[in-house]
Amino acid sequence: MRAELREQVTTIIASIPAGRVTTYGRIAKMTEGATARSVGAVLRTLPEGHRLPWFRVVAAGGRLADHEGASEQRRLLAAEGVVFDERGRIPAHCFWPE
DNA sequence: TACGTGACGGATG
DNA sequence: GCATCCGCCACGT
Repeated sequence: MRAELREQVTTIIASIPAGRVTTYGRIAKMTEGATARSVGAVLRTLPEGHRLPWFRVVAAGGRLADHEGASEQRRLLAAEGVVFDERGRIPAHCFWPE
């Protein structure tokens, strides 16, 4: 079940369009069986050679999760055209699915 | 097998 | 709006 769950999570993340983001909570809902924390656990344990756009996964409210690669994540998102407001949050119209 | 940890989220004060 | 607290459950040791 957990292998299947990770597959669902990775599939969902792989289908996020460039320039858009989604949240841990949304992914958890889509998989129906995962929690936001478990989605984070999956992302943390991705194999090295993965091609997943992990940086398109953000915390609730359009904030960046507090983790080691957060600054890089912000840079990668900005490179894709994702905008941040003055408080460092991503506006709702950048979310996926809309 | 059991237990502690944590890339979260929602409720509460 | 910010600071805490607590529930959630997959992971790694």
